[in-house]
Amino acid sequence: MRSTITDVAQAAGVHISTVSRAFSSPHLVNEETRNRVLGAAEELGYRPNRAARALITGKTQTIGLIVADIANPFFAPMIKAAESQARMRDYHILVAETDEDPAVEEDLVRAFAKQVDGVQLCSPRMSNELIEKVAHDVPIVLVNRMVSDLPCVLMDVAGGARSAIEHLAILGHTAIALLGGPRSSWTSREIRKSAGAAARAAGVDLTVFSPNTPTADVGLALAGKVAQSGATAVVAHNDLMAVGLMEGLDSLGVSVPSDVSVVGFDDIEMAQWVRPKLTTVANPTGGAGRTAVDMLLQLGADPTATAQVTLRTELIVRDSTGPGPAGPKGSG
Amino acid sequence: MRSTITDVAQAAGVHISTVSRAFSSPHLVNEETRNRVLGAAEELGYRPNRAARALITGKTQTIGLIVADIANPFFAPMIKAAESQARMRDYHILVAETDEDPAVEEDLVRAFAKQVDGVQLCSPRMSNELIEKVAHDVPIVLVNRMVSDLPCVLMDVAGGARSAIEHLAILGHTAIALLGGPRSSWTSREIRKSAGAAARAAGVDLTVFSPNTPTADVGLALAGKVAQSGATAVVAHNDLMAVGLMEGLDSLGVSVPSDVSVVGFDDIEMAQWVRPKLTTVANPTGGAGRTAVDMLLQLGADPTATAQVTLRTELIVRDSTGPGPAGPKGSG
DNA sequence: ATGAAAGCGCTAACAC
DNA sequence: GTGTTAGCGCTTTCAT
Repeated sequence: MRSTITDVAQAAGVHISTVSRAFSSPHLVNEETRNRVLGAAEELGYRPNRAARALITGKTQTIGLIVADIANPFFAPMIKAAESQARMRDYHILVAETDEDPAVEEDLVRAFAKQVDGVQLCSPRMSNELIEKVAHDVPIVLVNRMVSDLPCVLMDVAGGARSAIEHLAILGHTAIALLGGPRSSWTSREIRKSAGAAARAAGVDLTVFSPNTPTADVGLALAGKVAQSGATAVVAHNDLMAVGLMEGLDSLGVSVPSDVSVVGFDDIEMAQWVRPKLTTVANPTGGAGRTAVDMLLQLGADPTATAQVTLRTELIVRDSTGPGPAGPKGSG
Repeated sequence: MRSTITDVAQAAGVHISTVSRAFSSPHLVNEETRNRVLGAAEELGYRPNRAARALITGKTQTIGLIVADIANPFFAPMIKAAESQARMRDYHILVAETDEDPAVEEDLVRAFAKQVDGVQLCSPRMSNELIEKVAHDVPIVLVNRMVSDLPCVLMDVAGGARSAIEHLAILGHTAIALLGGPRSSWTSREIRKSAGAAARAAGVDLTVFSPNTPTADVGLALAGKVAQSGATAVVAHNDLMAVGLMEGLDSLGVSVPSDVSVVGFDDIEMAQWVRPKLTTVANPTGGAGRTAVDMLLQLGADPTATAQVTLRTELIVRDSTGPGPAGPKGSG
């Protein structure tokens, strides 16, 4: 603990309210006085105590960020972008992780409610009802989850799934496997729905393996089933699973992409360093983090300003996808 | 904002001080009264306002975590572990990143000073003098940096570097290259010193390429120099560089490990999914995060309880290292 | 065991 | 333009 507003007031020979104004409403104070105050503050290394300020303004200048797993390469860039955006606006970020546990999630939102100006809730696992309920306690922006008319930031995974299926269909694949994600994941359901529709439209077979914990190890373990299924192409819920799957297929003597093509989701950094380089649907996780923070701050200014934003995804074709058994469409 | 201590007091028919005691010093209040208070609190969804509490106790129940890059696969597990450890102790984590900028670093520590009970400063880039100075404003635990007698959590990278060099020497390599890290990195200096000593002791040549920004792209770009240097083995400052380097070597037609062996540092998740799987010195990043939080909390209880802890590293031999040009020592 | 009262550091009317 | 005052929600003496 260092100097308080009183110390600065004394040093500058003014009342504490003048010091307060010099910081929070500079235009209300004489320029000369202001400079004197700011000088004294500088000298003393004074910084307004945010807790004290929050107590009276009701604004903490802090945003809560709740994710399932901080170290997950999907979430990490989102946290990074959110922090950066928040800091630009003189906001701080309180992070916490839930380990995918809905109860922890709920508890965290409640615990954060009084300490933050808003909560960015990423890929929540709670029920819609519960989300709507906790949204009364504190402004919430959902990421990767759509709930009635709560503000949310979505990524167009449906479009991504369609692109992936179409890409594979054009390459001549007619039997595709889908490695789904967790049961309670909104994203996972979106991907399944959209991939199913796209497969039907393209006239290709789609076998779904679901639900799964979307880790590389699980992807690896699924290689056998995939190989047996007769599918010549696979779309995985995320890059981690895809990477694991490729490793598993390799150890089964199935080569990617000549025997089986693999498409992931997310475009995590690893995707470009594994071999073959992974074809994947890039998710704008950084953009989502930034957007969510902006929406939260806007919500602070105008609590009715709810919105649902969908960010574009993009299929990035690398080396893990290739022609199907009969060659690309139109080639024969 | 929801119910306050006053609401609970009214509902329970007691004075607010009794409510306060029921939460923070339960033994001071009659069991029956306490149950009534707790019941009312539960009913109203009351949670003590931490800002108000902090204002009077001076304890925020929050720890500040400052890293260069939140999404870096080296730091992410550290943040994860710290958050988890903190939450167990009913503490929260405020994260911020510096982009390796010492000025941002200093500013963040100062900004956090009044809002947190302590700061975990990871791989700081500030000067020793500055670190010692800001340490007066707020309790600090350093990670990956040793400064006089400030509390710090280190990893035995020196031992790791020695193991790496010895491993390569035993495999028969006599010309080794070292890809150093950033100039201001304590870890980088430690590795260089120790690798140098180990190389001398083993009677092998060590060529140092330094300083470098430790990214995969830089590793990739360095492949040419490494190939020209005549080294048959490389130790990289971290796994990211090592992975990039392997890719670069591959595109130069240099194969790993038959032509050149590669060792990384950190053991990030990617290390086991690239091919060849990366031999690397595992750094206990999670353990460091946990330890740092514990030290910080202990510092809160006893401000004189400074300590310097060094965590063990471990060489993990995978597939990126193999025999040198003359075969392993003792084989010929 | 509980209530009363002071006050943490700050902001926001309200005076002048 | 600046000082005065009240009070945010809570903890902590001090009484009782």
